Amino acid sequence: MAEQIKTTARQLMREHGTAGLTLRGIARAMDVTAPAIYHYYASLDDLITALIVDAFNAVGAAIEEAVTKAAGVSRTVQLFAAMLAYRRWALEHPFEFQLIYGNPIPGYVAPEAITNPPARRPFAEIGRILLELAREGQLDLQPFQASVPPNIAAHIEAWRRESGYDVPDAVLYLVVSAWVRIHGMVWLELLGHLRPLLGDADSFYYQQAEAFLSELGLRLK
Amino acid sequence: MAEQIKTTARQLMREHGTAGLTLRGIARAMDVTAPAIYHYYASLDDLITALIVDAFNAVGAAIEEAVTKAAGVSRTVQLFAAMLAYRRWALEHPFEFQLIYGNPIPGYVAPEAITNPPARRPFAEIGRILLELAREGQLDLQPFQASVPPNIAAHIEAWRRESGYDVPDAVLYLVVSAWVRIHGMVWLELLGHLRPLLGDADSFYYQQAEAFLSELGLRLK
DNA sequence: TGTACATCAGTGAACGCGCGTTCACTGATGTAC
DNA sequence: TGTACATCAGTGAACGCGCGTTCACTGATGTAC
Repeated sequence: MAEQIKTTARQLMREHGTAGLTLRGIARAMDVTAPAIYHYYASLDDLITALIVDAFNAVGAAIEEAVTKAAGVSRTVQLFAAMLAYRRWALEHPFEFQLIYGNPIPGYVAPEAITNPPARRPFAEIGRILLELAREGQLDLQPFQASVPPNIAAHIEAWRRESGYDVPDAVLYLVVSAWVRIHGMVWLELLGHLRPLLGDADSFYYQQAEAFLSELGLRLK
Repeated sequence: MAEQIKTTARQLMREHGTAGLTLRGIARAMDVTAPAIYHYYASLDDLITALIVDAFNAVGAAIEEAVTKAAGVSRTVQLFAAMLAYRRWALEHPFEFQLIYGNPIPGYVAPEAITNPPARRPFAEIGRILLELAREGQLDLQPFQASVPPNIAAHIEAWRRESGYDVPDAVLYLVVSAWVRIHGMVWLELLGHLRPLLGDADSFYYQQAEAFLSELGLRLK
């Protein structure tokens, strides 16, 4: 069962990190010989790719779900929920998170055609919320539009044409701004660099996320 | 020569990532047999520890040097320079950066007593600048002091007693805030996640760093 | 209902490889008399 | 100046290990007549 192989692989990563991803290790854990795996995946790299795609989709789904749950409250709360969901997923799946955002696996190169679309889901979702906020007049994109450096604006223009996504510069720029801020906290927390300094990373995270929202002129309550 | 072993190790990391760190590989690259390395390091883990300490010291030194260079200009520029130096060092030494801030190396556990002091250098330096800014009246710590969540303040209090560093809550809090923001950008840029979206990460980084300064009420010019 | 056959998940042995670490050793260098 | 010795960086063989991948195969299951 291809699905069970992936489950076992994730289990092994939980114990030995991303380096614990070995065909033989998985086979051993499944009480099966290593060649048996080849009936389901052509190679270890194929299996890794499948795990990466799953992981990207899982972050995306987690964010989308959190946003849906907050649908009744307010758009700003949706945005906040999306930011929290990113962190929560990372903390709940630390090794899958390392798999997609951490050190590259030696010798493995991701087939970007397969790997890119699911990787974009989280941004698409956050971008969508920002767009709605702007459309509803809660978020004024104007000042951010003005602060996008010209060379980046040019790149975004090219990216827009190539990718088919049609979002204003300011939205993409804000998505990336949100991402780097969220990601910095999550990554450092995940590897244990934050807790010794702060003790409680939760309230730090909330506060930082809220600070970001208020830079956008959004209020949670 | 112990120093040459480390140099070779760094060279190999540049080619094969942190996973390229193998005793035999280093020996091979040095045209020497593997056991010869044991005259200089008791084990591979010891060598890794030495590399980690070096790397932390190098980031620290890079930041301190950048700050010193900007001494004549202004404290704010010094802070800005420190943030840029972190990124520059990371981009110039991507694998050493991964070594200290990336996925843990399987099977390796850092001896924290050895590894922690150099790891603190960058924060100490940034904290020092913030303190000076506050002392000179350019930075008002009051509002930030108020925004430190109480449970974090309690933790910092304990940390202060234990570590001997005597800094106000707000300073430590701001140091960590700066760090997560810088780090998020650097890490994502390093692994190639930013460039496809933005094209030019330079101006993004400058802008974000400057935005952080202005949240502190500091102006570059 | 019973036989012949195809399918195919999984086996077991083998391939060549690289790894960290140990061990007894060699052989050049420098020091002491 | 010449000899005996100690030091010690580096060698070569070996240990036990794990890895991805290949190959011909077994043996249970299901299908067709």
